[in-house]
Amino acid sequence: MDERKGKPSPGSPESAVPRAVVSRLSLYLRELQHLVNDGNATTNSTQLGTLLGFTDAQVRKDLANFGQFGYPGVGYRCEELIAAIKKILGTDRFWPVAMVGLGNLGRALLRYRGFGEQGFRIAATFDVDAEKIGNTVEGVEVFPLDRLAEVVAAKGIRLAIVAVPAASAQAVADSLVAAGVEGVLNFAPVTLALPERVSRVGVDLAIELEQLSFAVVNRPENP
Amino acid sequence: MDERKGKPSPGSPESAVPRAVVSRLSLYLRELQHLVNDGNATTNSTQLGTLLGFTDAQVRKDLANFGQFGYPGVGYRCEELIAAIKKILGTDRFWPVAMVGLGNLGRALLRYRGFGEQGFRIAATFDVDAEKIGNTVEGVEVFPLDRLAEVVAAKGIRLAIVAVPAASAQAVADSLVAAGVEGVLNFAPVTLALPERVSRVGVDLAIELEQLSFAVVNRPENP
DNA sequence: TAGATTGTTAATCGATTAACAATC
DNA sequence: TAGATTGTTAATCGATTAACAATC
Repeated sequence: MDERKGKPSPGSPESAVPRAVVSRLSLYLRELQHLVNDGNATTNSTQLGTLLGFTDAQVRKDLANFGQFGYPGVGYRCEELIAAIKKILGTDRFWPVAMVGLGNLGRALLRYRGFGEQGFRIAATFDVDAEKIGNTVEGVEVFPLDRLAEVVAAKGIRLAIVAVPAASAQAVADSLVAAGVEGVLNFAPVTLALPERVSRVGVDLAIELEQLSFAVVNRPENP
Repeated sequence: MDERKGKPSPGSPESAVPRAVVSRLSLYLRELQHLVNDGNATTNSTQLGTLLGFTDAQVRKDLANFGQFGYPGVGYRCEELIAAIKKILGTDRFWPVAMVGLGNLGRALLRYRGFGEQGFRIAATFDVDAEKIGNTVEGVEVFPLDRLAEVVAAKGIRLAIVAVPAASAQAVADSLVAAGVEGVLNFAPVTLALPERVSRVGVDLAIELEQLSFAVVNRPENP
């Protein structure tokens, strides 16, 4: 496989790729995977842009942040670009993930197949409910919260999902940080205060619907 | 209640409030609700900004898109600002929502209490599984997909949640559009093609984890 | 009044788009 | 070669921040 040219290594001085770019990178990856499934060997910035609603210039510019992946006159080889983006995103390996909270949402996420397809595996779950502790859900063991640090260390876990009620989310997050977790995906409807060295992504399901209702109510022709 | 000054009505010519602003508006609302729960009657742009990691100027600027809600020298009255933001977001009313797909995720979302707290109620669910159709889940009736248009009209549904497998998401979305739905919250890992008049919000759970793994791998000091 | 904080204008910063020489 | 498409530079556009007069 032909190694293409790279950029100033991302862990260096002025890296700082905008958040929005990284988020589009994931969309490119998803689209490329669909294209491969549909039997396409190559694509180009215009096609990718059209599929996602971006300009072709934006697609090229985004990728240019990380190196040179295309072939002038040809476009991008799908498999090759997939591999490159996975490497950039860090999903060219498997990530064991901790799941805290086994309510409805936690259990649903535990069963979600999409994580595995993209390089994540829920390696341990944690709950406070004595009924659940010690059991196995979907083949994954349920631990008490006070074994967090121990299990995180033993399993090499660096990422965690928080799916507990709002009232306990900050306390859980504090424990995760203390246990050495480096990134938290939070589904509780609160803004978690985390040290700067810990990455944070929040998904608030009600807020997503609010964005829709805003859009519907404020539709250009819709007083 | 003291009616404060408004802006060029949002359904007018040059409105076009940036998407990012609306998303922060939801965060302000959430934070204000927490502040009220903690017994605060007023807040100010510095406090809101600090809680959410924004500058005070940004908080004021965002709100200024929609009118004048503050009191110089005082700040913002929480309850009043909450009411104002809800009105802007359109959640000063109740939205009946359709839920399509009753797999793990669909059922978990059906049980999620956060929707109700913010003005949404899942009023009908749809699935293809004959086993499920006709039943009631969490007090909500399960209909076959071919009754979409009928039920959507009968219940005055304008928003829908798609929680079906990727392979069927576009077909479901097409049916929703045909049924007259105006906004779609999509959990399937595909980019839905929708007519411009229909609003679209996508949540891809694996992508959220990818954003975390990128952040962890590309941490300034972390080669 | 003095102190605090708003809404808004101007200045800065960053991101998107357009254009095009270089390349296959 | 002619045609297509990249990577990149320059131009445009939009969003964030700083600063401050107006207000309570």
